[in-house]
Amino acid sequence: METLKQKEHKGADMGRGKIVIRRIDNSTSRQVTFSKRRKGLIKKAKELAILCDAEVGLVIFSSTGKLYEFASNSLNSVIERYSRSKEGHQQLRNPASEVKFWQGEVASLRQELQNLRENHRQFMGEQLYGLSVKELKGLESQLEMSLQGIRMKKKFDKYHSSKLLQEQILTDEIEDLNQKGNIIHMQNMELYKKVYGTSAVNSESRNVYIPNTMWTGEESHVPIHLQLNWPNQQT
Amino acid sequence: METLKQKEHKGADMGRGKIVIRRIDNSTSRQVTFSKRRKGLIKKAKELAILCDAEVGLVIFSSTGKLYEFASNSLNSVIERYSRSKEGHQQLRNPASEVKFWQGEVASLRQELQNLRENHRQFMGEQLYGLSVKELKGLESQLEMSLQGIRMKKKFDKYHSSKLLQEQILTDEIEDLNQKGNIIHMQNMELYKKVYGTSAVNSESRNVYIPNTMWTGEESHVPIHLQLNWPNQQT
DNA sequence: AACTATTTATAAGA
DNA sequence: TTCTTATAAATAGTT
Repeated sequence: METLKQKEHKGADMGRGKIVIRRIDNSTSRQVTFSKRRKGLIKKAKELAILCDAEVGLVIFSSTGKLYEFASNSLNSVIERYSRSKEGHQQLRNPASEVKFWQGEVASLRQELQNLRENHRQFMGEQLYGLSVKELKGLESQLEMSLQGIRMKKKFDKYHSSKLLQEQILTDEIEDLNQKGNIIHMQNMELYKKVYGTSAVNSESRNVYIPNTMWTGEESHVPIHLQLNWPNQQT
Repeated sequence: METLKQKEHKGADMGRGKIVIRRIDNSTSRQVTFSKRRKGLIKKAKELAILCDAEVGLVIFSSTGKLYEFASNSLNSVIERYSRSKEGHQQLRNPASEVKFWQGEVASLRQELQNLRENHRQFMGEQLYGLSVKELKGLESQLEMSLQGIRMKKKFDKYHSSKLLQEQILTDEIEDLNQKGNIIHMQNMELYKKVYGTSAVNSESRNVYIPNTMWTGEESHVPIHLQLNWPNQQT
């Protein structure tokens, strides 16, 4: 049992503790790790080239766009060889300006995407490290507003439903409970990950349960029931 | 585990014994080592890309000319980006195909942006018209999850990161969720009995979900039906 | 291809 | 960023 009290991170890689291979949220750690691993990766690339007499080309762009590279010979030569090996080469006219234009488009689009992604992550409740309490509050109220809108919409939809009221009420309640159970389940899973590390799904039962599937919301004509077997387990 | 300053350059490597980093003479060993290290190198490259949100491109030619490659996205994309960032390589490539390439990039980036934006709007509680109740529920769940994360973060901040305390908070949270799950579970049992009698799920119960999976992933062969009424929540 | 004894790489923490 | 240290991984030499 690896039930040792594990620190903040969790998962599996090498070092003081295990880690999961997934984007590191904390930007400082991410940068430190990037620095260390980049160095390690380049070292390994060099060794492979030398030991095995291979031609190796390696290009790394940090998330901030900084370029790092390694090549046993010249990177251009590696790229050239790659291109040739990959497909017949081409040759045509060059409207350099046109290329530049498109490149500029791409650059700005990439920037925009990155911003949106960051934003989205925060909405998803990740990537919260850099935020101040004030910003967190802002996010929170925004999310609450959103929830309100969604619930209104749901009510509206139901009002127009053709089901008999009686039946509708029962169905609604069942659905709501399923959903709540689902949410609790997911939250529990998240917490579990935070506390115990990765997805040790089948670990000996602790007092935390890991679900392995999710419930579908509704219409499934296949009955479903929530099930939790919480009670009868050692706590 | 020797923290000597022999940083730079060849020295030894890892394994049963130390080796010097120089071309391996024996061709069989060289090939075996190539195979092992190539695999390791590519794995590391992947990990770096994921962990640090970096864009990585890796090209390897074995001494016999065989090509191996890895790229976090498209290798062509990495190469183009490399060339561009290398300034001064404006027209060494095929113009027509390059323009095409960039236009393609732009198109896919735009598509991605559009999707993200749409998604984001929905998260902001707008643009809900096209959504089904099921989708609304999904959104709602996600938002609640996010809120949970944010509130958690606020709590953490409040208690000033003592790891022990934080772990305690997480543990408390888990217990809380377990308790809520218990309540739901019991309510479900009650209701289920009231509505459908003993147990057996008959074919009429089309609105009640029968679990086909289990929450805990193990034991529990006794389904439990989650059901209804959650006292303190609107909806 | 597997198996391990060792050497490295590296996650945390300072 | 760099150093230290405990551990997880990679892998050299063997079987």
